[in-house]
Amino acid sequence: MSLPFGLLGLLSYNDSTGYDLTRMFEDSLNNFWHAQSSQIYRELKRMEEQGLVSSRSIIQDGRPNKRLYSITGDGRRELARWLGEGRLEYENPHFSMLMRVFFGADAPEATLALLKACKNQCENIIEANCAKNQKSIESYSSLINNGRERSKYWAMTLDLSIREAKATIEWAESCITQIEEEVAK
Amino acid sequence: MSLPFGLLGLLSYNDSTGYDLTRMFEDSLNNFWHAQSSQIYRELKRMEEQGLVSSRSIIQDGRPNKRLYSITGDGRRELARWLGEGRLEYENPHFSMLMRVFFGADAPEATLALLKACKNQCENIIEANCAKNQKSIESYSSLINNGRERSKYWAMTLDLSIREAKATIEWAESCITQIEEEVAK
DNA sequence: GTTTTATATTATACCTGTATAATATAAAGC
DNA sequence: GCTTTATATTATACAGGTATAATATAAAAC
Repeated sequence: MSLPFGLLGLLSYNDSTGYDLTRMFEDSLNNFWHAQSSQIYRELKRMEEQGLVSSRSIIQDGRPNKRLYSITGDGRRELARWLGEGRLEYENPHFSMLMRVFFGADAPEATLALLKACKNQCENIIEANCAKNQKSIESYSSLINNGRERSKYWAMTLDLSIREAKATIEWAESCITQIEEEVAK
Repeated sequence: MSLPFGLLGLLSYNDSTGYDLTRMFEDSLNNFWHAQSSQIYRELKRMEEQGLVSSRSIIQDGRPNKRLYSITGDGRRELARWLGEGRLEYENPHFSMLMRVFFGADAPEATLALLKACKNQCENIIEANCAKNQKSIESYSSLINNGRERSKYWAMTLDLSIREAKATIEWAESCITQIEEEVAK
């Protein structure tokens, strides 16, 4: 499971609250790993029990108090160990759109609508999401330690999302053509 | 969740046992949806409670008895309803390889190894897995009702897996080049 | 003025996915 | 002859992901 390493990684840049981490996730890692705030808070507690992070409570005026998390020495070592592994994990596929396509022969019109929606969504991903991320990368690279170097790796993850979206668009177009020909008969 | 629809879809072709369904999943849907047998047996029970499938016990000699599942009228209607929706579900991304790449700046050599393994795995997917599936498609299209038409949709799902694998290979190559240039400095 | 948004966390329950062990026997491979 | 593979299901526990509600206030938007 990668969530704790995502949190350790972000905490290695800056001390953060659960709330900060939730937003940082949304701005950066979200393209390839989604985590809800409830999951992040739960994981931070677990990691504190394991000594990977420590926290202190900060009393605020007017706003709810916050709990600021820091990565510990053990946490940094664990992050470095995980990174150093260079291991490719097997990921079980879960892509429910293809379940619909697989059984789509009995509902060609609905499948066409699905494929068009899919194409559309991929176009949105490329346009909106990636523009947003490009911007995040810029602000990020100036804010953190060794940001220029690190941001190149961030950009690589973005690049795969874009390439996948492009491949999916081409695929959807080819399916749409096939089904339309079939329906026309 | 798509698992019950995968099971309903397969049961709409043929009555099957949990064991049959597990193998059919591995041969076909597995490219985009992985399900373990323990999950399939559990889901079948749930679906029977909901009246989507029915089952009868078949007493066998020498082998353990088996429970043969059939899709009910309600099950067929539910499958048709789901197919007719033509709805694109949002899928939360979980791709842990990219988590390692994201934080990879501190371990460029390990990241190179990771990317090479990734490229390799994609090549294997294209070669081995897809040859296997092409074969499955052929045998499948002759066995089931309206198989020639249905198998086209199966092939579409395979096509996306191949396109994604190709895009990922190209991506990995471009990342490898970038990092090697960096390391050489 | 009132509503919405942002800040910040805790609690809880459920659903899905994973892992594994137990059971039993025939057929195929070595 | 012995081991592995295939057949077939049940039981159980845990880990991870989702969903949502409760709480509280300042600042911004309308």
